[in-house]
Amino acid sequence: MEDKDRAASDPAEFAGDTSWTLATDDSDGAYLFPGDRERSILREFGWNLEPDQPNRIGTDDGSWRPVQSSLTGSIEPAAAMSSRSNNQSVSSSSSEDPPEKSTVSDEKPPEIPSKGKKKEHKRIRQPRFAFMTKTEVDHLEDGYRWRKYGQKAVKNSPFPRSYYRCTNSKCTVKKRVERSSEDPTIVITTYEGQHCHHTVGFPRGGIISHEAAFASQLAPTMSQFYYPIQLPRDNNNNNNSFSSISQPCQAYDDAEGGLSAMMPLPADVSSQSQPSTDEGLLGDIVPPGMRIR
DNA sequence: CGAATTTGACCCGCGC
DNA sequence: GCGCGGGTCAAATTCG
Repeated sequence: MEDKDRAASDPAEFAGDTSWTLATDDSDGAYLFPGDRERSILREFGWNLEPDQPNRIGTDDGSWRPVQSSLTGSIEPAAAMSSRSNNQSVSSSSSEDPPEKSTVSDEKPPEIPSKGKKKEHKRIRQPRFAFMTKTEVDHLEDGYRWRKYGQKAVKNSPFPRSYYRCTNSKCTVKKRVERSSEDPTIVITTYEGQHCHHTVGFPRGGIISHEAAFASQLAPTMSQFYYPIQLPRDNNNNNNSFSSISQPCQAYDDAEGGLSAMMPLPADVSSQSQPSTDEGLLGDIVPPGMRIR
């Protein structure tokens, strides 16, 4: 069902104190986090939001308002993906090296998986969050290299969903990209996990720090428009928030720069109805509740 | 020739 | 228990 669309039709509610539901799919139960919750969530991803900054997306009148960036760009080591649960298909050809340290709970030796066997335990989802962008291109450049490992048709949507995995051998970050069935110009990108390495640089603009890159794609979204969608809530956790997040590999070592290198975004939400001129890079961030055309 | 993508099959969780 | 749908695997194919 079109939860996402449904949810996307009421920005006012989002501005309020209620949790903003914007499920990308039935099981995700994705929702936006307009209140304090978002900070903690974002923090899980390494984005620090100063508590007293006026970075609220909603205004009193319920209208959308760009949020001043208050992200610090520092990545807290805490964040990270939960233990790759036992087996969430890690192996595979790709690349994943065992995290140097499995903090937290289990460190399951991902032993071999061959497709057919394994997966003895339930897979634990890593913290995720999604955001929508209005762009012509499906796959936005974010400074990281991704390898597509799957594509699936999505129910109730004419557009397929693509699955990407970070090509870095030590990085377990994944991302899912799909187009809104209601507005094909909107791309919904869902990230899962946190990068543990530097970016390879933007195609235009040279090398930049991993955070800068990531920030370019994510921070602007959150810091200025705040349209991230929190997805998680894994079944094994009663917490209605993220579960314990452990660090998969090395924690980030440089903490600044991220923001300074952030790409400028249109200050006015209304501008989002205009076609992105920078396709290939970040598209225009679209507030879930916004009706584009 | 190695890397990346495509794509059908398989696995798993969830709702009924 | 069964079927559905999302997510992943991995062989085949395509690309650089």
